[in-house]
Amino acid sequence: MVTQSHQDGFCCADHSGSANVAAILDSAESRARAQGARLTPVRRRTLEILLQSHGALGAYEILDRLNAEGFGSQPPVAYRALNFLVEHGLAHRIRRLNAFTACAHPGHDHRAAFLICETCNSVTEADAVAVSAALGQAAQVAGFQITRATIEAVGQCRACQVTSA
Amino acid sequence: MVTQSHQDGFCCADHSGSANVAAILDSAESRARAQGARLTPVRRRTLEILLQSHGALGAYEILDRLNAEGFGSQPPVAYRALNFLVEHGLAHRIRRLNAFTACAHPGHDHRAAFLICETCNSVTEADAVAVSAALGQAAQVAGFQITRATIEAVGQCRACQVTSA
DNA sequence: TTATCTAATGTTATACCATAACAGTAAAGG
DNA sequence: CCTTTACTGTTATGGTATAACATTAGATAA
Repeated sequence: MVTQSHQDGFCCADHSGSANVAAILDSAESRARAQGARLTPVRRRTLEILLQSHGALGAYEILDRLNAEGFGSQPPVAYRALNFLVEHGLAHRIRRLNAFTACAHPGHDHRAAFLICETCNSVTEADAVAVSAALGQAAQVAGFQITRATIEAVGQCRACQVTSA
Repeated sequence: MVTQSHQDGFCCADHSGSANVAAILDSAESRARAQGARLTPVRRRTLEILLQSHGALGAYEILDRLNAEGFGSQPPVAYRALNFLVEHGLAHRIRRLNAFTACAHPGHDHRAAFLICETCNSVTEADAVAVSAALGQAAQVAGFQITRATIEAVGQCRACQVTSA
Protein backbone atom coordinates (compact mmCIF):
# COMPACT_ATOMS: atom_id res chain seq x y z
CA MET A 1 0.00 0.00 0.00
CA VAL A 2 1.36 3.30 -1.05
CA THR A 3 -0.37 5.30 1.53
CA GLN A 4 -0.10 3.37 4.72
CA SER A 5 2.24 5.39 6.82
CA HIS A 6 3.05 6.62 10.26
CA GLN A 7 1.53 3.56 11.76
CA ASP A 8 2.68 4.49 15.20
CA GLY A 9 2.91 8.22 15.04
CA PHE A 10 6.54 8.11 16.02
CA CYS A 11 7.93 9.05 12.74
CA CYS A 12 7.66 12.70 12.03
CA ALA A 13 6.20 15.97 13.09
CA ASP A 14 2.58 16.73 12.37
CA HIS A 15 1.82 17.83 8.89
CA SER A 16 -0.48 20.78 8.93
CA GLY A 17 -2.31 20.21 12.21
CA SER A 18 -6.01 20.04 11.49
CA ALA A 19 -6.37 23.55 12.84
CA ASN A 20 -4.91 25.17 9.77
CA VAL A 21 -6.38 22.81 7.23
CA ALA A 22 -9.49 24.93 7.06
CA ALA A 23 -7.43 28.05 6.62
CA ILE A 24 -5.41 26.45 3.84
CA LEU A 25 -8.59 25.34 2.13
CA ASP A 26 -10.04 28.82 2.28
CA SER A 27 -6.94 30.43 0.90
CA ALA A 28 -6.84 27.77 -1.79
CA GLU A 29 -10.38 28.69 -2.67
CA SER A 30 -9.50 32.36 -2.97
CA ARG A 31 -6.54 31.66 -5.12
CA ALA A 32 -8.50 29.36 -7.37
CA ARG A 33 -11.22 32.00 -7.74
CA ALA A 34 -8.60 34.55 -8.66
CA GLN A 35 -7.53 32.24 -11.46
CA GLY A 36 -11.10 31.90 -12.67
CA ALA A 37 -11.35 28.35 -11.34
CA ARG A 38 -13.81 26.90 -8.90
CA LEU A 39 -12.88 24.85 -5.86
CA THR A 40 -16.03 22.74 -5.94
CA PRO A 41 -17.07 20.36 -3.16
CA VAL A 42 -15.36 17.28 -4.59
CA ARG A 43 -12.20 19.22 -5.30
CA ARG A 44 -12.22 20.87 -1.92
CA ARG A 45 -12.83 17.63 -0.13
CA THR A 46 -10.11 15.91 -2.14
CA LEU A 47 -7.63 18.57 -1.15
CA GLU A 48 -8.75 18.27 2.44
CA ILE A 49 -8.18 14.51 2.37
CA LEU A 50 -4.69 15.08 1.03
CA LEU A 51 -3.96 17.72 3.62
CA GLN A 52 -5.02 15.47 6.44
CA SER A 53 -3.00 12.58 5.15
CA HIS A 54 0.53 11.70 6.01
CA GLY A 55 2.46 10.57 3.00
CA ALA A 56 0.84 10.40 -0.39
CA LEU A 57 -2.47 8.85 -1.38
CA GLY A 58 -3.30 6.85 -4.46
CA ALA A 59 -6.22 7.91 -6.63
CA TYR A 60 -8.24 4.86 -5.69
CA GLU A 61 -7.82 5.50 -2.01
CA ILE A 62 -9.07 9.01 -2.50
CA LEU A 63 -11.90 7.61 -4.55
CA ASP A 64 -12.93 5.25 -1.78
CA ARG A 65 -13.15 8.06 0.69
CA LEU A 66 -15.01 10.35 -1.66
CA ASN A 67 -17.45 7.63 -2.51
CA ALA A 68 -18.04 6.85 1.15
CA GLU A 69 -19.12 10.45 1.52
CA GLY A 70 -21.63 10.42 -1.28
CA PHE A 71 -19.50 11.53 -4.18
CA GLY A 72 -19.19 9.47 -7.33
CA SER A 73 -17.76 5.99 -7.22
CA GLN A 74 -15.83 5.78 -10.45
CA PRO A 75 -12.14 6.51 -11.10
CA PRO A 76 -12.63 9.65 -13.17
CA VAL A 77 -14.19 11.31 -10.16
CA ALA A 78 -10.93 11.10 -8.28
CA TYR A 79 -8.63 11.65 -11.23
CA ARG A 80 -10.45 14.78 -12.30
CA ALA A 81 -10.32 16.33 -8.89
CA LEU A 82 -6.67 15.41 -8.49
CA ASN A 83 -5.70 16.71 -11.90
CA PHE A 84 -7.47 19.95 -11.13
CA LEU A 85 -5.52 20.34 -7.92
CA VAL A 86 -2.23 19.55 -9.60
CA GLU A 87 -2.89 21.97 -12.44
CA HIS A 88 -3.67 24.71 -9.98
CA GLY A 89 -0.62 24.14 -7.85
CA LEU A 90 -2.57 22.78 -4.89
CA ALA A 91 -1.24 19.26 -5.07
CA HIS A 92 1.60 17.29 -6.57
CA ARG A 93 1.75 13.99 -8.30
CA ILE A 94 4.42 11.64 -6.98
CA ARG A 95 5.27 9.53 -9.98
CA ARG A 96 7.35 7.02 -8.14
CA LEU A 97 4.40 6.11 -5.98
CA ASN A 98 1.59 6.61 -8.45
CA ALA A 99 0.16 8.85 -5.79
CA PHE A 100 -0.66 12.41 -4.86
CA THR A 101 0.16 14.77 -2.05
CA ALA A 102 -1.04 18.21 -1.02
CA CYS A 103 1.29 21.02 -1.89
CA ALA A 104 3.15 22.21 1.17
CA HIS A 105 3.51 25.77 -0.02
CA PRO A 106 0.67 26.60 -2.35
CA GLY A 107 0.82 29.93 -4.03
CA HIS A 108 4.57 30.14 -4.24
CA ASP A 109 6.05 29.62 -7.65
CA HIS A 110 8.32 27.05 -6.16
CA ARG A 111 10.25 24.23 -7.70
CA ALA A 112 9.86 21.21 -5.51
CA ALA A 113 11.75 18.00 -4.96
CA PHE A 114 10.12 15.13 -3.11
CA LEU A 115 11.82 13.07 -0.47
CA ILE A 116 10.17 9.71 -0.09
CA CYS A 117 10.97 7.71 3.01
CA GLU A 118 10.99 4.01 2.24
CA THR A 119 10.59 3.13 5.87
CA CYS A 120 7.61 5.23 6.95
CA ASN A 121 6.33 6.23 3.51
CA SER A 122 6.26 9.89 4.38
CA VAL A 123 6.73 12.34 1.54
CA THR A 124 8.49 15.61 2.24
CA GLU A 125 8.49 18.49 -0.15
CA ALA A 126 11.89 20.15 -0.33
CA ASP A 127 12.94 23.33 -1.97
CA ALA A 128 14.48 22.57 -5.35
CA VAL A 129 15.48 25.95 -6.65
CA ALA A 130 19.15 25.05 -6.71
CA VAL A 131 18.43 21.59 -8.07
CA SER A 132 16.33 23.10 -10.80
CA ALA A 133 19.06 25.53 -11.69
CA ALA A 134 21.60 22.72 -11.96
CA LEU A 135 19.20 20.70 -14.07
CA GLY A 136 18.58 23.66 -16.35
CA GLN A 137 22.31 23.99 -16.73
CA ALA A 138 22.72 20.33 -17.65
CA ALA A 139 19.88 20.61 -20.14
CA GLN A 140 21.36 23.69 -21.71
CA VAL A 141 24.51 21.77 -22.49
CA ALA A 142 22.36 19.42 -24.55
CA GLY A 143 20.45 22.31 -26.10
CA PHE A 144 17.33 21.06 -24.37
CA GLN A 145 14.56 23.43 -23.31
CA ILE A 146 12.86 22.25 -20.14
CA THR A 147 9.13 22.71 -19.67
CA ARG A 148 8.79 20.93 -16.35
CA ALA A 149 10.70 18.48 -14.28
CA THR A 150 10.18 15.63 -11.86
CA ILE A 151 12.65 15.36 -9.03
CA GLU A 152 12.08 12.59 -6.54
CA ALA A 153 14.43 10.94 -4.11
CA VAL A 154 13.97 7.72 -2.19
CA GLY A 155 15.72 7.08 1.10
CA GLN A 156 15.22 7.56 4.79
CA CYS A 157 13.76 10.52 6.60
CA ARG A 158 15.46 11.88 9.67
CA ALA A 159 13.26 10.08 12.17
CA CYS A 160 13.62 6.72 10.48
CA GLN A 161 17.40 6.96 10.35
CA VAL A 162 17.44 7.43 14.09
CA THR A 163 15.02 4.60 14.67
CA SER A 164 16.94 2.09 12.62
CA ALA A 165 20.38 3.18 13.79
CA MET B 1 2.51 4.89 -28.02
CA VAL B 2 5.32 5.73 -25.74
CA THR B 3 8.00 4.66 -28.06
CA GLN B 4 7.00 6.03 -31.42
CA SER B 5 9.68 8.50 -32.20
CA HIS B 6 11.86 9.98 -34.87
CA GLN B 7 9.17 9.45 -37.41
CA ASP B 8 11.09 11.28 -40.03
CA GLY B 9 14.63 10.81 -38.96
CA PHE B 10 15.14 14.52 -38.85
CA CYS B 11 15.26 14.81 -35.17
CA CYS B 12 18.56 13.80 -33.78
CA ALA B 13 21.84 12.10 -34.43
CA ASP B 14 22.02 8.35 -34.55
CA HIS B 15 22.03 6.60 -31.24
CA SER B 16 24.70 3.98 -31.11
CA GLY B 17 24.97 2.99 -34.76
CA SER B 18 24.36 -0.71 -35.03
CA ALA B 19 28.08 -1.22 -35.51
CA ASN B 20 28.91 -0.70 -31.85
CA VAL B 21 25.82 -2.38 -30.46
CA ALA B 22 27.57 -5.72 -30.53
CA ALA B 23 30.58 -4.25 -28.79
CA ILE B 24 28.41 -2.71 -26.11
CA LEU B 25 26.64 -6.02 -25.61
CA ASP B 26 29.91 -7.85 -25.20
CA SER B 27 31.28 -5.39 -22.73
CA ALA B 28 27.98 -5.54 -20.87
CA GLU B 29 28.39 -9.28 -20.71
CA SER B 30 31.88 -9.00 -19.28
CA ARG B 31 30.80 -6.52 -16.69
CA ALA B 32 27.82 -8.63 -15.71
CA ARG B 33 30.06 -11.68 -15.35
CA ALA B 34 32.44 -9.70 -13.19
CA GLN B 35 29.51 -9.00 -10.88
CA GLY B 36 28.62 -12.66 -10.76
CA ALA B 37 25.59 -12.12 -12.95
CA ARG B 38 24.68 -13.75 -16.24
CA LEU B 39 23.63 -11.89 -19.34
CA THR B 40 21.38 -14.66 -20.60
CA PRO B 41 19.81 -14.69 -24.07
CA VAL B 42 16.56 -12.91 -23.07
CA ARG B 43 18.46 -10.33 -21.12
CA ARG B 44 20.99 -9.80 -23.86
CA ARG B 45 18.33 -9.54 -26.51
CA THR B 46 16.31 -7.14 -24.38
CA LEU B 47 19.31 -4.89 -24.02
CA GLU B 48 19.93 -5.11 -27.74
CA ILE B 49 16.37 -4.07 -28.47
CA LEU B 50 16.77 -1.08 -26.20
CA LEU B 51 20.09 -0.16 -27.76
CA GLN B 52 18.65 -0.23 -31.25
CA SER B 53 15.64 1.81 -30.28
CA HIS B 54 15.32 5.52 -30.42
CA GLY B 55 13.55 6.89 -27.41
CA ALA B 56 12.28 4.59 -24.69
CA LEU B 57 10.29 1.39 -24.98
CA GLY B 58 7.44 0.16 -22.82
CA ALA B 59 7.67 -3.28 -21.24
CA TYR B 60 4.87 -4.60 -23.39
CA GLU B 61 6.53 -3.48 -26.58
CA ILE B 62 9.67 -5.28 -25.54
CA LEU B 63 7.56 -8.28 -24.68
CA ASP B 64 6.01 -8.34 -28.15
CA ARG B 65 9.37 -8.39 -29.79
CA LEU B 66 10.77 -11.01 -27.47
CA ASN B 67 7.76 -13.21 -27.98
CA ALA B 68 8.01 -12.86 -31.74
CA GLU B 69 11.47 -14.31 -31.44
CA GLY B 70 10.48 -17.33 -29.46
CA PHE B 71 10.89 -16.09 -25.93
CA GLY B 72 8.05 -16.22 -23.43
CA SER B 73 4.86 -14.33 -24.07
CA GLN B 74 3.89 -13.14 -20.62
CA PRO B 75 4.66 -9.82 -18.89
CA PRO B 76 7.05 -11.19 -16.28
CA VAL B 77 9.40 -12.25 -19.06
CA ALA B 78 9.92 -8.65 -20.08
CA TYR B 79 9.78 -7.17 -16.59
CA ARG B 80 12.35 -9.58 -15.25
CA ALA B 81 14.80 -8.91 -18.03
CA LEU B 82 14.28 -5.17 -17.71
CA ASN B 83 14.65 -5.17 -13.97
CA PHE B 84 17.83 -7.14 -14.29
CA LEU B 85 19.25 -4.60 -16.73
CA VAL B 86 18.25 -1.70 -14.51
CA GLU B 87 19.73 -3.30 -11.42
CA HIS B 88 22.99 -3.89 -13.22
CA GLY B 89 23.25 -0.38 -14.60
CA LEU B 90 22.66 -1.42 -18.18
CA ALA B 91 19.32 0.31 -18.59
CA HIS B 92 17.21 2.98 -16.96
CA ARG B 93 13.56 3.20 -16.14
CA ILE B 94 11.87 6.37 -17.30
CA ARG B 95 9.06 6.76 -14.82
CA ARG B 96 7.31 9.55 -16.58
CA LEU B 97 6.85 7.34 -19.63
CA ASN B 98 6.43 3.97 -17.93
CA ALA B 99 9.23 2.92 -20.19
CA PHE B 100 12.85 1.84 -20.34
CA THR B 101 15.95 2.95 -22.17
CA ALA B 102 19.46 1.56 -22.57
CA CYS B 103 22.07 3.23 -20.43
CA ALA B 104 24.18 5.57 -22.52
CA HIS B 105 27.30 5.15 -20.41
CA PRO B 106 27.23 1.76 -18.77
CA GLY B 107 29.99 1.07 -16.34
CA HIS B 108 30.40 4.58 -15.11
CA ASP B 109 29.04 5.31 -11.70
CA HIS B 110 27.16 8.18 -13.14
CA ARG B 111 24.14 10.05 -11.92
CA ALA B 112 21.83 10.61 -14.81
CA ALA B 113 19.01 12.97 -15.61
CA PHE B 114 16.67 12.27 -18.48
CA LEU B 115 15.54 14.85 -20.97
CA ILE B 116 12.32 13.80 -22.62
CA CYS B 117 11.32 15.62 -25.79
CA GLU B 118 7.56 15.96 -25.99
CA THR B 119 7.72 16.58 -29.70
CA CYS B 120 9.80 13.69 -30.98
CA ASN B 121 9.72 11.47 -27.88
CA SER B 122 13.46 11.11 -27.80
CA VAL B 123 15.05 10.52 -24.42
CA THR B 124 18.49 11.94 -23.77
CA GLU B 125 20.60 10.94 -20.82
CA ALA B 126 22.37 13.94 -19.35
CA ASP B 127 25.04 14.11 -16.73
CA ALA B 128 23.48 14.88 -13.38
CA VAL B 129 26.41 15.06 -11.05
CA ALA B 130 25.77 18.70 -10.21
CA VAL B 131 22.03 18.14 -10.02
CA SER B 132 22.57 15.24 -7.68
CA ALA B 133 24.83 17.32 -5.50
CA ALA B 134 22.24 20.06 -5.24
CA LEU B 135 19.58 17.51 -4.44
CA GLY B 136 21.74 15.95 -1.77
CA GLN B 137 22.20 19.39 -0.30
CA ALA B 138 18.46 20.05 -0.24
CA ALA B 139 17.86 16.68 1.35
CA GLN B 140 20.49 17.27 3.97
CA VAL B 141 18.63 20.36 5.12
CA ALA B 142 15.69 18.11 5.85
CA GLY B 143 17.90 15.48 7.48
CA PHE B 144 16.98 13.10 4.70
CA GLN B 145 19.35 10.38 3.54
CA ILE B 146 18.99 9.70 -0.18
CA THR B 147 19.33 6.19 -1.53
CA ARG B 148 18.52 6.92 -5.14
CA ALA B 149 16.83 9.62 -7.15
CA THR B 150 14.73 10.10 -10.21
CA ILE B 151 15.42 13.22 -12.23
CA GLU B 152 13.40 13.67 -15.37
CA ALA B 153 12.66 16.75 -17.42
CA VAL B 154 10.08 17.22 -20.13
CA GLY B 155 10.49 19.80 -22.88
CA GLN B 156 11.95 20.14 -26.32
CA CYS B 157 15.19 18.80 -27.66
CA ARG B 158 17.44 20.99 -29.73
CA ALA B 159 16.27 19.73 -33.10
CA CYS B 160 12.60 20.13 -32.25
CA GLN B 161 13.04 23.68 -31.02
CA VAL B 162 14.53 24.60 -34.36
CA THR B 163 11.81 22.80 -36.27
CA SER B 164 8.96 24.47 -34.46
CA ALA B 165 10.58 27.90 -34.32
C1' DT C 1 29.41 -38.46 -14.10
C1' DT C 2 25.65 -37.90 -11.58
C1' DA C 3 23.22 -36.02 -7.72
C1' DT C 4 22.07 -31.76 -5.84
C1' DC C 5 21.29 -27.06 -5.37
C1' DT C 6 20.33 -22.57 -7.19
C1' DA C 7 19.12 -19.34 -10.58
C1' DA C 8 16.48 -18.34 -14.52
C1' DT C 9 12.44 -18.95 -17.50
C1' DG C 10 7.79 -19.65 -18.45
C1' DT C 11 2.94 -19.89 -17.21
C1' DT C 12 -1.66 -18.53 -15.11
C1' DA C 13 -3.99 -15.42 -12.72
C1' DT C 14 -4.81 -11.15 -10.84
C1' DA C 15 -4.21 -6.51 -9.11
C1' DC C 16 -3.45 -1.86 -9.80
C1' DC C 17 -3.41 2.57 -12.43
C1' DA C 18 -5.61 5.60 -15.81
C1' DT C 19 -8.54 7.45 -19.46
C1' DA C 20 -12.08 7.66 -23.41
C1' DA C 21 -16.70 8.56 -24.36
C1' DC C 22 -21.13 9.80 -23.26
C1' DA C 23 -25.33 11.36 -20.30
C1' DG C 24 -27.06 14.38 -17.04
C1' DT C 25 -26.73 18.50 -13.98
C1' DA C 26 -25.53 22.87 -12.15
C1' DA C 27 -23.52 27.39 -12.54
C1' DA C 28 -22.37 31.72 -15.22
C1' DG C 29 -23.52 35.14 -18.54
C1' DG C 30 -26.44 37.30 -21.85
C1' DC D 1 -35.27 33.10 -18.41
C1' DC D 2 -32.59 30.84 -21.70
C1' DT D 3 -28.26 29.59 -23.57
C1' DT D 4 -23.75 28.26 -22.95
C1' DT D 5 -20.18 26.24 -20.52
C1' DA D 6 -18.14 23.76 -16.91
C1' DC D 7 -18.62 20.12 -13.81
C1' DT D 8 -20.13 15.51 -12.16
C1' DG D 9 -21.30 10.94 -12.82
C1' DT D 10 -21.50 6.59 -15.37
C1' DT D 11 -20.03 2.53 -18.30
C1' DA D 12 -16.50 0.49 -20.51
C1' DT D 13 -11.93 -0.37 -21.62
C1' DG D 14 -6.93 -0.09 -21.94
C1' DG D 15 -2.32 0.01 -20.05
C1' DT D 16 1.07 -1.24 -16.35
C1' DA D 17 2.90 -4.47 -13.03
C1' DT D 18 3.44 -8.35 -9.86
C1' DA D 19 2.37 -12.72 -7.02
C1' DA D 20 2.66 -17.53 -7.08
C1' DC D 21 3.85 -21.70 -8.91
C1' DA D 22 5.78 -25.28 -12.37
C1' DT D 23 9.68 -26.32 -15.19
C1' DT D 24 14.20 -26.08 -17.02
C1' DA D 25 18.97 -25.01 -17.34
C1' DG D 26 23.59 -23.99 -15.01
C1' DA D 27 26.71 -24.39 -11.39
C1' DT D 28 28.71 -27.22 -7.58
C1' DA D 29 30.33 -30.99 -5.18
C1' DA D 30 30.58 -35.95 -4.27
